[in-house]
Amino acid sequence: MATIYEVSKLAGVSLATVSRVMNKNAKVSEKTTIKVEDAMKALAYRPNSIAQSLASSRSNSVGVLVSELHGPFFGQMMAGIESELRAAGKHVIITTGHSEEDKEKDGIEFLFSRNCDALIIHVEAVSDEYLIELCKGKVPIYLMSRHVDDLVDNCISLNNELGGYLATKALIDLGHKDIAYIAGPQFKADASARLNGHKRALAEQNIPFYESLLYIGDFKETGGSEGLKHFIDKKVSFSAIVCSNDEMASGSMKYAREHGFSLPDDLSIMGFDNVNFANYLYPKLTTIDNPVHEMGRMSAKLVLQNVYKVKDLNIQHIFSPTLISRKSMAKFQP
Amino acid sequence: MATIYEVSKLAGVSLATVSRVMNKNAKVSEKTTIKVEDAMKALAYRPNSIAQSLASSRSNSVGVLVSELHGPFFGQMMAGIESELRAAGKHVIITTGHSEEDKEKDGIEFLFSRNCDALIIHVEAVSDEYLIELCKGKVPIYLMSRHVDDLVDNCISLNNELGGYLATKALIDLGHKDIAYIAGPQFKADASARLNGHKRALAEQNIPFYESLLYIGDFKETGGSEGLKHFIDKKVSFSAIVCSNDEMASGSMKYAREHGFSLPDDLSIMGFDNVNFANYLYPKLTTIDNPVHEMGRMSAKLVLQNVYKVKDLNIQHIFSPTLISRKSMAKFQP
DNA sequence: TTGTAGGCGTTATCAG
DNA sequence: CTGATAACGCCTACAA
Repeated sequence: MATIYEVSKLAGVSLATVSRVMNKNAKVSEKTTIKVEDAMKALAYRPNSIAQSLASSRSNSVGVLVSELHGPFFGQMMAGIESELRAAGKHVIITTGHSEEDKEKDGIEFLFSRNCDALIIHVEAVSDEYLIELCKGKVPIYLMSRHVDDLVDNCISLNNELGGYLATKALIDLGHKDIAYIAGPQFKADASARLNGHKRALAEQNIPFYESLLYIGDFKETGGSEGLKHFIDKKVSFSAIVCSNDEMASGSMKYAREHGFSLPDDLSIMGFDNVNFANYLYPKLTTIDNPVHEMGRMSAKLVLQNVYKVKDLNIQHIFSPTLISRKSMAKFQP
Repeated sequence: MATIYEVSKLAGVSLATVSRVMNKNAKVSEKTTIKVEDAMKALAYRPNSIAQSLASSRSNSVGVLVSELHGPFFGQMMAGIESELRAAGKHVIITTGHSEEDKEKDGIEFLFSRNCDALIIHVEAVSDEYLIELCKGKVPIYLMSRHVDDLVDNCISLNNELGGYLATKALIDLGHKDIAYIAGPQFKADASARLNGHKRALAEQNIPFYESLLYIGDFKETGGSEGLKHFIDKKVSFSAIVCSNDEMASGSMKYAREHGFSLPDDLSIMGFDNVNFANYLYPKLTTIDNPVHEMGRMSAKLVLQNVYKVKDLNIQHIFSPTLISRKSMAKFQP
């Protein structure tokens, strides 16, 4: 591989000049520019990005930490991040945290050790305090799908409260009043915000909120089936159920079908997230769209703007969920 | 950030010695080892991986090219690769090729420019010849889920023919004889191998293969629905259908249900790949497991062995698919 | 076993 | 506008 030195020799100029034409950051006469460019072509010169990094203390890489590499949610997110960054010539180092505190911290450490220029992280287990401390460090950190009050400028998040509101509102609009709710683990900010939205929608229509119609699930399929079972066992009456993510909705659907419900007539089911398989469920799941892909792109833009000084990027920190109407809900019939 | 130089001063030894205890590649007396380690701790020293790379011409990074970042298939694959490599302290740079020749080549170029020690690529659009040429270069290349005869040692692939065989065999075992087949694009080696397996299973039981029971789809949901429509329109008779991937199986299921079939009694459906949503379909899809996660791990091991000289790794180049029985098939009833 | 010194390929600061 | 030259932080013969 040719080096900058050989290029300079062939072009009859100094190292510095070659560097200048590469980086276009200083005036070089047109004549020498051409000489240098010819020499680069002749030698099929490719800059060594590692040497560049060492000299400039810029790795042009951004670290990404997600909970899992598989799963529809993170796939969309990474796709958004990668496409945006790659287009800017930056590369992405991806690793996982598995939603466990130790592993998340470990992953962040790992990315630090790789000299990333910035980190985009989606963490669930780690505390707000830890993150606040983390952001005081030298490497800029951006939080995906998490809102920390003291760190608003570094956050890209979804208005989960609004999502929760929309979900329940859609059911109310169909005439439902007895609406069961399967929430996610309440220590997760997303989960509790969604529940708050649910309560607001009820309150707005003067429908009381009953604890007996609330079940705290685990955001997994089993949480959905167990939740529905719980309500049935308790003999509470309800005509609709909102599950605070699609996984749980699928669990509820399965359980409902196995126990003789005809969907959606006997029971209306609402999901949340609009993951890929929501469209494959039967009946197709009505849900709340979580624009993770867009949010991924946005986090990348945030990095581009703040770290790589790209101008004129339109930054948006908070995203709004939208209702995706499909086939899993029916009008309330007394 | 402390450098090796400061560590050496504090420990009262030379640079070289510090380097040696870091890399454990030369004898250092226990006494000095301890001195150095203490100094490293005291200074919270972290080696600068970029400087290491420049000096050793090893980046400890491996480039991964997949078609898409989202989608169940690639998620599993990347998860396998990343976990294995991360455990070995290597990191993964991921980019995408979108199944288009130009973009795939571009992605590979991009990874080269990042000084990866090796590449693991899943390419679909690029030719065998191109790959053969590519493998002559300096950077070792490994192919995921693709078999090129001249490159066997660099390939990790699935025995697709066997998968196709197993799929059809399972249906035959249930008494079916008129088995329709929706294949994938035949320029894809996977797709044609699967079809060959189908034919072998038929031949083995002296069941003739009819062109009228073959439809070439696109490996997407629409291919499945269009395929089924095609067979129905042609008024050929069949009691079962094998779709050469799960996407198409879901399309067929949807179309079948919308056209009055009761599943699985009126029509048995078989998929291929066992992607995540296969389990969410209704009825749950019987399919052929494609162990992508394991294959991902294996490709990482291959890199570990060949590039990073890790010993005693059990390398397996060809993986066998297995039948996953669920609820989408029924016994043939005349 | 330990130290010395010359790179690795660029960038960036000064002069000129 | 251009050219020397000193970093950047570490690895690795070669010596001692």
